[in-house]
Amino acid sequence: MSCKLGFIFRKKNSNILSKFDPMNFIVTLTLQAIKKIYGEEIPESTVTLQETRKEFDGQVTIVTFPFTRFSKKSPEQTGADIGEYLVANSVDIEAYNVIKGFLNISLTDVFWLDQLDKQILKKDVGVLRRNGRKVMVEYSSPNTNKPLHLGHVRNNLLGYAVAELLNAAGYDVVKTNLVNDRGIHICKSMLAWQKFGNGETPSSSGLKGDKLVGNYYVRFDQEYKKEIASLMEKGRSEEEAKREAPLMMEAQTMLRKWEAGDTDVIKLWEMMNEWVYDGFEKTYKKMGVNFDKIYYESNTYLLGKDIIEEGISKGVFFKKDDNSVWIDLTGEGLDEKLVLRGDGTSVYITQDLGTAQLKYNDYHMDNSIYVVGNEQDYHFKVLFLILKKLGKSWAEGLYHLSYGMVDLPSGKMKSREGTVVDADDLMADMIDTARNRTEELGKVEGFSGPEKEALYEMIGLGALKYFLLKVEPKKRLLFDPNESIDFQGHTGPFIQYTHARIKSVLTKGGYKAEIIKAKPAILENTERDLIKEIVKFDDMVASAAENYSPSLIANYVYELSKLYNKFYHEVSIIKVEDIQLKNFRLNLSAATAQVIARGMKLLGIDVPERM
RNA sequence: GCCUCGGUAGCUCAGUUGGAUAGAGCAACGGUUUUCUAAACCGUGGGUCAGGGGUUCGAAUCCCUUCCGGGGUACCA
Repeated sequence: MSCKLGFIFRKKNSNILSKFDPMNFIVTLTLQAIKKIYGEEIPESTVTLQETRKEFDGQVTIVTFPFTRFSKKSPEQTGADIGEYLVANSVDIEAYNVIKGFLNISLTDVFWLDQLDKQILKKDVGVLRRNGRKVMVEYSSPNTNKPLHLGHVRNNLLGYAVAELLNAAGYDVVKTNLVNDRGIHICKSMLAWQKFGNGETPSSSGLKGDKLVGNYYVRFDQEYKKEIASLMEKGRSEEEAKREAPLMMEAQTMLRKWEAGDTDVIKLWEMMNEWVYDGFEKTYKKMGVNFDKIYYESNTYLLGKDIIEEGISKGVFFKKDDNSVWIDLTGEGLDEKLVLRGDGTSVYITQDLGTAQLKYNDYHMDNSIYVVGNEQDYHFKVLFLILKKLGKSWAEGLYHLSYGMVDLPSGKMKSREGTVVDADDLMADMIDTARNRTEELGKVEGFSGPEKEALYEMIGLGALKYFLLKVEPKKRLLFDPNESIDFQGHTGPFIQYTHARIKSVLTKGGYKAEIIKAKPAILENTERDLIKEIVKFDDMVASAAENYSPSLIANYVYELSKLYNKFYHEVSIIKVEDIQLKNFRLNLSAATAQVIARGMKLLGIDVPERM
């Protein structure tokens, strides 16, 4: 086990300023000890601290193997030497024991109680010092031809949580969404609606706008396939049929008209996009995500040509005979890459180059995070490399937060095969499940109607969000629609339940935030374990932000909840006679609740007062 | 082919400046409630950390290699 102490994750040269490292004095003292005893000066990084494993005495362990090189003694003796020194030179360290190359040290209960006071019983847990830096997080970035699905849900939750984390870690954060609202795929739904829609609108059909438009995208594909089939019957090859199908040719005509600014096409496009935006807005709202700035590709797709010129004049790009523009990245182990078509029109990377510049001009941010699936790893590698070659100083701050696809047991989600897990449906299902479970358990006596609904939503979405966020971003995620997401064990509802449980104890115990002076003489193990965990929180926030990894927070909050439940089970809180002890335990409970709530908030998950 | 990311218990996952006997949850089995919320707690069983080699006092973790899976390698986005 031995989960490492939070601060060990910290990278050097970090931009994130933690308020303090509660264990850092141990490292300092150890360095002193080594200098004194062995006359050796060693870098801080050679002192490894880890949490003491449960089966041994102590809370913090120093690994002493590396010191034997110059101590010229056995690991046991080396540990004992240092242990003696630590106990003698710190009032906070009361004992040590040595097992092989591991020096386990016990900190005093007074120390732990101080830590609790210092770090937790204040308003701003998990809020690190402002670092004066600005970061942009782009996420979601949907196409306007179909509704959001489970893959988008992962993207949205990740992007939102990372933005929250960076904000907590001291950055100024700008959340952006780059909407892909143009192109051939959009024309397909437009055309299908025009041909087969009979004027259907969201209000006439009662359909959510994005769903309605999505239906026509599917319809296009169906009709298109029919045309292909009949052309092939007439003896065309598959490729010819695909190219010559009237629908496809019409869609391409429509795209050209759109680019030419044809009034009717633009009107249709605007109308249908509005429908989609209305739909997306509802989904985003339910999901609890939002943006500070929305970019539309219809406004940015022509950008980037200036950069192409710049690149040519700087000799970074070169032109081929057909006028197409390329960059040679073979020196970097990549390929030659097209950056502008021969006819002068943009490709994906052209507009991304332009958009990157636009974003920078707009915000002058120090860092810019793109939350985009790992299928685009190569694209972003190339994009960033090009910007660096162009000498853009800000290119160093770009980062592709690549995450794994969400797969079904049957493999990839495919809209054509109807295996897509729709975001709205999924959220609604989760809320239903929460409703059923909660009512079965009889947990909502005394709740008003709206309170119940709010609770079901909180739990259902909590389960879903936690399920998606607890997994490390870059790993692919398996989702089985037939197996509902759990509400027990390592889940969002478990953590929410723990929070509600604490709130209930606090209420029944008459807890008031002021009574913080009470302290027991001796801590129970469960109490010390809990304090130890709570004290790590700020460092966990720093690490999670640094690694763009909400899963670190998700797993931390789970660990904390488990420890609380153990504590809750093993000791009485409001029923102890000793008023001091009772108050202390209430404080500890309140502190735990505060960290749970704050940690979950960073993940975009709300926690209830009762459940 | 080449590039890239994964492979840890039956299933889903933790474990990353290399450290002790690799941990949780689910599923299975057994126990805990006249006492602060049992969506909880405690216990049992379950592992060739994909295979092999190397570096090291020490490897799930670093290096090499093989196998398996995902993704990319478009004048699509």
